[in-house]
Amino acid sequence: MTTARRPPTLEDVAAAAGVSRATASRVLAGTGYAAPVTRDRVTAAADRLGYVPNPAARALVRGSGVRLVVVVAGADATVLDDPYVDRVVGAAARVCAPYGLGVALHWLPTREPAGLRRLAEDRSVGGLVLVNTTEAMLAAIPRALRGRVASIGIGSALVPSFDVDNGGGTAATVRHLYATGRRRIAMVTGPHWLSCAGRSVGAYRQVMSDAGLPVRLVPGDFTARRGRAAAGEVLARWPDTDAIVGISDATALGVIDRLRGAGVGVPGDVAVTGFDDIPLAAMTTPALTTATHPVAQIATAAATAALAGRPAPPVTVFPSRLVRRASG
Amino acid sequence: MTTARRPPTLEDVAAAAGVSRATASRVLAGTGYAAPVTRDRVTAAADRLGYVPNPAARALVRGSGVRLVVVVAGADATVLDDPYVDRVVGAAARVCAPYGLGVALHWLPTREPAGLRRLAEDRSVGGLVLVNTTEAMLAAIPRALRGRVASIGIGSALVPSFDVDNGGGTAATVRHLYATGRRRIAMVTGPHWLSCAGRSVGAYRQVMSDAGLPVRLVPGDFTARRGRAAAGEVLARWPDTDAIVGISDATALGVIDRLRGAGVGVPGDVAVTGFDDIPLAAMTTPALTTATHPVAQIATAAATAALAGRPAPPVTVFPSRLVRRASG
DNA sequence: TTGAAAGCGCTAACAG
DNA sequence: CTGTTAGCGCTTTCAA
Repeated sequence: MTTARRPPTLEDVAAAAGVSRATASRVLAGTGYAAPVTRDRVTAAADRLGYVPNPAARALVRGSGVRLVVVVAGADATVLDDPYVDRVVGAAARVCAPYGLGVALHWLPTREPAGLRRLAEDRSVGGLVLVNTTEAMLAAIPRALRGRVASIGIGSALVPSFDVDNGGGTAATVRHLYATGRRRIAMVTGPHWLSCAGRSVGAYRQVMSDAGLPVRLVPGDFTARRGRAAAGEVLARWPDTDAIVGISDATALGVIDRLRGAGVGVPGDVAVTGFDDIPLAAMTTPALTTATHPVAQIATAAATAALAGRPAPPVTVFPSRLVRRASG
Repeated sequence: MTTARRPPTLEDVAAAAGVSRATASRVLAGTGYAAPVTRDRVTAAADRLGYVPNPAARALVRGSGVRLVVVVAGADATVLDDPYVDRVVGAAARVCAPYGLGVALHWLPTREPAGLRRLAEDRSVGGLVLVNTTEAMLAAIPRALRGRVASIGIGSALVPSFDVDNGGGTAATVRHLYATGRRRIAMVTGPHWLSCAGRSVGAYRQVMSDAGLPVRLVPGDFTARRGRAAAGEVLARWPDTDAIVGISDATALGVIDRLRGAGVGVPGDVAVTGFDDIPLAAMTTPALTTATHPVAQIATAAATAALAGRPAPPVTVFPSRLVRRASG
């Protein structure tokens, strides 16, 4: 039985290849000159020894950081409970793995965006991905982080933005409802402080006003629970409503549940639409009409940008496609 | 405008407090002796300077690693697409954050569990959380990792196991179906190579045999898609089936969808149950009867154990509770 | 094209 | 109780 050897270091590889540590480093890090022969010898040695570089050491000397922090703004820590956050973190973790990096998840109290400073001071932070971004957060980004921050939501001159075209998706949805004969269309919105959700509301307003129809808005918060309550309010305030646009699929599902409880037929009496196209949207009864939201794609792009270091395009918009199903 | 000062290091704090770096380290790392006065001076200085320790440097000198790797075994990389994986990663990321650590996500080909070695060689890996664990993986764990690995699924003498009591949850579900008059109960299972899914099947078999009822098994894979197809097979092979137990909620939803397509009433003609109690289970029509699966709790416990370093209890089972709703 | 040497920021003996 | 002294594993000038 072989003695429990410690994992090989660059030193070991260098020795095995008969070169200096510096040379081995150049070859393996792919930086700087190296004679082809040397290069081969080093690579071979590394391979034979099963050498795996230590990202911590590398990060230390380069000051490049060793983890990507996903920062979610919200009133309280329960914002982290949203499955959406898990999807972002999961995608980010996949991006990080090959770099030898990891992902951490932090809640940032909406009221104290300055908490970002602490993260910026942490030399182990290689990049930041902002979720539920607000103007205040953008303003609080220390310039030291320039080029290592990406936002899923609104951005700024210093922070590239990655987001779904929820305005387009919502517009398509509302137009579809109009095209299928609905005229008294209400909407359950997202939290008012979230600008990106505002784009959906804006699109709804626009389409409605273009069609000369009245605007009917009820505040929501992306959850099914709130969707249920909101549906009740819609029913109470505008009993003749014939369609409800949900800001999210969860919202829509809550709406449908409440409607059903009230004996209202979906889509017979009231059409209901969502936004996100979660996997289960196709499985519910009635199957949900909704618009796509490529969360994993967006998170992957944002994480990649935050890690890249070089400037990304200021705004990247991912298209949202209407998915017609049975609910509306 | 202040010049862009670099983040303060331990050296700065020590200087500001008028002590040596070693002393400052002892105080801030909370290890070793320190006079109360000194302690206060150091803490104050650190606070004033906004000192944040560099986890990378700390990990380097301690050899403790800087990230927790979630390893998911599967035939191909698409296993990472399961929302379940995102939930595990999200929970792990929350556990890691306060330690200054991050989470990375890796796919491990089922056929080459030896890939774990590479991860073990990586000094930046602080711990491993295994998902979809197989016996082969357990056997491939290098002893160097002892105490820094946790498994969500089956475990071994060296690897503590964290899992839901899916046997108990499934048994409760099947008994419930029996109690409500169902007698020809089929089950859509998980992949055969996954031992933990086997516990559910075992429980089903047990209850059925105790009741003197015939066993009707169709293989599945946790997905709704496969659930749909499986439901078709059940209908074809045993047309008199009056209940179908799904290995997961997604499976059950697929089953229901297929049944509905075939004009079979749920739960009128056939009762359908799931497992997981995903948030949407309460929102579907009919609302899904299922058993709870505290994924976040389990992942949190596993991640904590993998990071703790000290031995954890070999097996931790999280209870699964039957949730009676409309589908069965 | 390569090697020697100097750290990155921190902790851990070991003296004092 | 505190300071001194060595590094952890890697990259990066600077000479050779």
